[in-house]
Order: sequence, then structure tokens, then C-alpha cells
Amino acid sequence: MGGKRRKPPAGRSSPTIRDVARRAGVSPGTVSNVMIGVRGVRSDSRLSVMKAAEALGYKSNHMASSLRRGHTRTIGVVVPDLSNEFFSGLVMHWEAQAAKAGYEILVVSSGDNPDIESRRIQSLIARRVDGLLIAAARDDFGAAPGFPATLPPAVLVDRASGHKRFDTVSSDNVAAGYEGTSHLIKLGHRDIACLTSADSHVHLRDRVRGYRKALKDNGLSGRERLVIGGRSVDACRVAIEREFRLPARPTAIFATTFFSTLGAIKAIHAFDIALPKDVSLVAFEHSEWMTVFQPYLTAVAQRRDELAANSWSVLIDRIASPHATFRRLKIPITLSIRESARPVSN
Amino acid sequence: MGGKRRKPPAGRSSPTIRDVARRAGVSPGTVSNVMIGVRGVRSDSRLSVMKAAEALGYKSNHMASSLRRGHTRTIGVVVPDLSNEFFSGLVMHWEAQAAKAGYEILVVSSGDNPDIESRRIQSLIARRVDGLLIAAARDDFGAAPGFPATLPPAVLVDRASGHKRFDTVSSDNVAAGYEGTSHLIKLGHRDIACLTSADSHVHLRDRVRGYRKALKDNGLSGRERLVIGGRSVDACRVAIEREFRLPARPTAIFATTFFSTLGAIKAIHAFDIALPKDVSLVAFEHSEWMTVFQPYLTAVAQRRDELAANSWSVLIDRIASPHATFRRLKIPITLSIRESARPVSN
DNA sequence: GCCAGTTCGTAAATCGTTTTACCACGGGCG
DNA sequence: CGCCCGTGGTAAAACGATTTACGAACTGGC
Repeated sequence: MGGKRRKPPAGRSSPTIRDVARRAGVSPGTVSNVMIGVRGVRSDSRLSVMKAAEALGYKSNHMASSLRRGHTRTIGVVVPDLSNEFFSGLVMHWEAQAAKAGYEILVVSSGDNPDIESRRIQSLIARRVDGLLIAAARDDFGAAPGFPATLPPAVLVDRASGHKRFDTVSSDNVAAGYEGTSHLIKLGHRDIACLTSADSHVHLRDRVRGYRKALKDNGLSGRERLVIGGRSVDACRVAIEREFRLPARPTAIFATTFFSTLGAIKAIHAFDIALPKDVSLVAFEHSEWMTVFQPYLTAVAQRRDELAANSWSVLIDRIASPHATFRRLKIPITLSIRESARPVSN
Repeated sequence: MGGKRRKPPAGRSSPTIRDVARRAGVSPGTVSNVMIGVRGVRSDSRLSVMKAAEALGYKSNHMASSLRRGHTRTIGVVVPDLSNEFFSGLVMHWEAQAAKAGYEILVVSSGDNPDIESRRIQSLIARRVDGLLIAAARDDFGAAPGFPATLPPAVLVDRASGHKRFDTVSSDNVAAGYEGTSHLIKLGHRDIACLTSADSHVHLRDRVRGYRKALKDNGLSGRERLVIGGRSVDACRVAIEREFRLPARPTAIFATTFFSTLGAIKAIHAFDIALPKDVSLVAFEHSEWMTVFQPYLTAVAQRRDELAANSWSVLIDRIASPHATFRRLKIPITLSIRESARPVSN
């Protein structure tokens, strides 16, 4: 009762720049100048502002500031699946970059579903992220009917390499396929199965292209054995097991995805095939558990740190100059020769 | 030259509620009412507003709205390390919860360093997150001198279980230790090494307490063999290798962390010990690669989905009623009996 | 002592939304 | 007919920061 207020105080909320100004005996504008220092402030007022802010525990309201300045210093990150080590690795690198540059990242996952992806991106747009780092669900990213007509600056990472309307940063997947296959050929293998998860994405098709090219360069074009498993470990296992039942079993397997690596190992165990004695395996990706797996897997691995660092800086450049021509970066891959691929034994 | 403008238009930025209002021939207030529908709007004006919004591609500016409404519908998530599958799993579950409830999550990682953690939390506060989900770097979370005096509603997850000033949700780590150990005892083991990464955190100490309790309940108190490795795979490996050099080698190992699981396996391989013939192993956590590892590891695993779901709802409750008494939830763990623990063989 | 130039403080406008306070209109009722 | 009430529209005041425009005080040079 008593004086009538417009707004109930709702407990005690954070101190504002006005509170600081009042306490320091200056105007809000001056406080602002102390905080972000675009203009000179006499050292005595500066000091009293700092003291007042300290005493009140003042933290600038980032939303208010963003609203006025027209940018949020937030980058939206869209990945298919955070439980996938490759993507969580990327996210971690990006987060480190962001922290260093005074940004924050807003992570959403799409479950590899273009509809969900589109919805999650809408909400990132509503939050006015300054840029977008996207591992797209599909190669034709942005083509669906309900898709937002204008996007903030965005770069496509890992997937949809070479997209016409965006910067892209991805591994050199053709090289990945080529190097993995060549390694097996050099070891004398002629019957090399290439196990992949799908043929729906460029990055996967590129790996297969690399495989084909390596066969061709070594006069092995006729010996192609492409096995398309599916998007799960067990689909890959089943597919390669079919291959194992054939009269001429492959002497080597090149797994071009992480799932297919797991599927291949499962199948090898199920068929009691000795790895690497009876079959050689080139795996895809690296992961800490591989250090306890026997034999230590020879593998092609993407360079997550470089992928993340390059895509970050391409995005920052894009934000700075929205009309520059698109860039398409290919990051080299790493072939780590270890124990699971051996010279062919017949 | 020409008319002087206050602000250069900076390209074309997003349409505002005013643009929609103008185009629909109504006032901004009416547009707002159409959008969030707190008051009735006649159906003809409603329609023209919708049409205008559609035509302009209007997306509400979330920052402006947050500023006015006093909440952001974003939850800050603080984890030590996203490349750890346990945490990325939690984050993914939280993200799903958030999406369902119309929230977004802001993920930061602390690298298990209290200073970084504190700084990252400061920046989450500046962004005025509505709540915080924290896997704390240390048990005395919030005690450091520079720590913000007041925090938004927060719940401590996994770590720092039972903290005095926060809600906590964590696994029943004593049960985890107890069940893992009991399983080995039931198999006849008397010489059980308990391998852990550190004794600096309650959640780790609780697992050891469970181990001790299981020994005690079975009259084995004198046979305690606690091995404290360190916070890396190799530190754990080295520690357990020391144990292997002792005259009486343990017949079973209970690894109480993911790192120590990996370290134990590495040591077992290095010493050419047959697993599970010569030594039994109870591992910690579950991960997809375990399905291709031989023998299939018997393991104690935390229930990430329940941890995430419960901590989420505790946080939402806390936001709704800031003054309710603290809750301390313990989530049961799962013991999956598989092949790496066998009856003792002498 | 005066003028130009610099420094720094302040008031007020602004960002885009939500919400309050007010008003106009029309219908129902005594 | 006059009143009351419900409905729905609008103008304007927030939210909390930044920034512009202005002016006061001071400096230095002549």
C-alpha cells in the first residue's frame, strides 16, 4: 500500500548502468565510456566509476548492449550429433576460438534431419547470431521450401563441400580415400573392399572417388568392391558380412567412416577372421580408445583442429566483408600407419 | 551529399515489428499481440498482420524481447571438457530438453580449471542466462575470492554432489563403487585393486567409499588395495603397472573412472596379462567402441539421460521458485555384466 | 585578454520489443 | 434513452545500454 508503482521490483535484479552512475555521481554515458573506453574519461571519475561498479557487482547487460550495437558477438553452431566425437571435437575447438575472441557459441544439433536443422537455425536467427558454423544435414543445404531467405554470414563445415552459395571448409576427402587405398595397394593388396555409410553426401562420395582413383592409378579398376553399409554400425556390419560370405573374400578393408570402422571390426570378430593376419584394415578417424585396441588401427584421420581454426577464421572474414567471393578450403588429412594393415599374405 | 542521416542504414537489416505494423496498417502493439497472443485481436487485423510478417520475412528480435521481458530463455551449461563422451552426452540430452521447452543452451567449457570456470560463468551472467547447469571443476565451487556473489538459479551436476549452497544432481557414486566391487567379490575375488584418478573430488571419493564398504561387508577390510593414478590415461597406466610388479598381483581391477579404465587396459596389454583369464576388470562408463572391444567389458555406467533429465527439471523448478529448499538427487547407476569379469581362477 | 582548440561531462535519442493506460465503439439492459 | 461493460486498437513508457550533439571548462598562443 502507499505509493503506487508502475512495476513491482521483483526481488532485486542486477544493478544497471544507472545505478552505477548514481553511486559514482556521474551520468550513465560516462560510465559507459569508462567500461568500453571509446572516449577519454578523467582519471578521478574513472576511479569512482570503477569503485561503484565493483561495489555494486555491476555486470553489463549484454542483451541491451547487443540491441544497441547491432551485433551479439555470438556464433551459432549447428552440428548433426554432439555425441559423435568428431563433432564434439570441432565444437570444443570452436569454443576455445570463441572464448579467445570474446565470442560465445550457441550450439544446436540437427540429428541430421533437414527439418529440425531448419527450425533450429530459425531460432538462431531470432537470437541474431553474428554468424553460423554449420555441418549441414544435406548437401543441398538451404534448398528446402521453408528455409529462411536470408541468413547471417555462414560457413559450411565438413559437409556440403563446394556449395554454391556459401563458404565451405572441409577435409580433402578425395585425398583421404586415395591415401587410405594407396597404402593398402602398396602393401600388395588387390582385393580391397571400400566400406562406406551412404552415397548421399559429397564428403562420402569424395572418399569413394579417392578409392577409385587409387585403384585406377594402379591398374586395378576392375577390382572395385564398393560396399555401401548404412548410417549405423550394424548396417555396416551386415553389409560387410555379406562380402565375407562371397567366395573371394577381400584381403583388405578400407572403412571410410567411423561407423563403418566399427561395423567392420564387429564383422571381423563375428567371422573369426584374424586382424591383421587374414585381413587388413584401414580405419577412419582417431579416438582415444584406439590406443587400447589391438591391433593398433592404421587410420585416416581428419584434422579437427585445422578444420575448426580455418572455418572460424573464414567466418570472421566473411562477417567483416559480406560481399567477398566465396572461399572453398580443403584441409589435408593424416594417414597414421600403425598395425592393422599388413602386407598381403599369399 | 544530400539529406543528412543520423545513422547510415548499413545494408538492409532485418525487418522490425514497426515495418510489419506499417505494412499491415496497424500499430506495433497490435502486431505484438498477434505474435504472442496475450490479448484478443480481431481476425481481419490478425490476418493482415500475418500476411505482412510473412511477406517481410519478419523474425522477432529475441534480444529486444528478452530485454523487455526480463528473461532470455537460455540456459548456460558449464562442463569441464566437451571431448569427454560423458559430458557431450549430457550436453546433447540437455539440448534436446531445451529445444522441447523453447530454450537454447549456451555451452562453455572450463578445462577443469576453476579460474577459467569463473570467467566463463561471468560471461554467461553478462548474457543474463535464466539458469545454469554446472559440472563443477572443484567441490568447493563458488568459494574462490573473485567469484560472483550472486548467481542465477543453478544446479550442480555430476560433481560437487551435496554442495551446501546449490541443488545437486549426481549419480549414486557410493552404489557405483559398491556394486562394481561386490560383483567381483561374488565371483570369488579377494585381491581387488581399486583404480581411481584422484582423491580430490567427492564423486571419486564416493566410489572408493563404496569399494571399501563392499570389502568391509564381506570381511575383506584388510585387503584394500587403493591405487590413485592421476587425471590422464597414462598416469593411471603407470600406477596400476606398479601394482602389477608387486609379488601378489591383484586378481581383479575395479576401474572407477573412464581414464583409469583405459589405463588399466593399456597396462594389462603391456604386461601381457590375459583378460579376463588372469585378471578380471570392471570398467567405468559405457561407450560405443566397447561393442567392438574384446572381451566385452563388464562395466558400471552412469545414466546420462536420467542425470540430464533430472537436473533439467530441478533447474526449471528452481527458476520457478528461487527460495525452495535445496534438493540433492542421487541417480542410480547401472552394472552391466558382460565378459571381462570372471570367477577367480585359483 | 581573447580566440581557437581540446577534453570531458551530460541530456536525450536510439535499438526493437512488450505492456500499460487510455479511448472508441457497439451491444445489452433497465 | 442513458449507462455499463467488454472488446480491441493505439500511443507512449518502459527494458538497459550506446552514442550523438551540445556545451562547459580549460589550455595555449599571440
